[in-house]
Amino acid sequence: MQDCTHRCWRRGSAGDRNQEEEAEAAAEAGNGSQLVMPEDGYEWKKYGQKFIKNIQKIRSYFRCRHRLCGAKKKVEWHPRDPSGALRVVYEGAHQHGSPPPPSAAAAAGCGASSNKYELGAQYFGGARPQ
DNA sequence: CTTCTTTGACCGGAT
DNA sequence: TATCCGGTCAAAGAA
Repeated sequence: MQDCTHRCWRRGSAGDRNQEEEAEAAAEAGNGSQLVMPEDGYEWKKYGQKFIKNIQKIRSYFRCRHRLCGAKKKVEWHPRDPSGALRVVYEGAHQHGSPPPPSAAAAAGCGASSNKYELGAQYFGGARPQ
């Protein structure tokens, strides 16, 4: 029923619309002040973004380019301090027999020339002995 | 034309 | 039981 729709409509996803204009110019100019996602050398596709009330943070959901690959990535950051505390959570492993593309790997380890995303602060919260 | 990003809505599980 | 949260998929628009 529309009950759920109503709730979601108000606090589901419509509440986290905070995307500014394109930072393409900034990215090309070498500006790393905007929010950038930690490039790990793999190709990811964003399939969702939600605001987690429990932690008061924005969580982005990424999936491997290949659908058969069970690799997933979750990035969560503060709505007020995107470059202040970034938490990246990796789930699963790549099975598509295609190691990190040399393009991204080279860009990430050589320089931020063709780098689509810049790496500001990488915090791994999954490093706990569960 | 193809590909990726973004937003909304729905679902399932948990309480 | 109903409600809430987190998580995922789909469609549209833009590049």
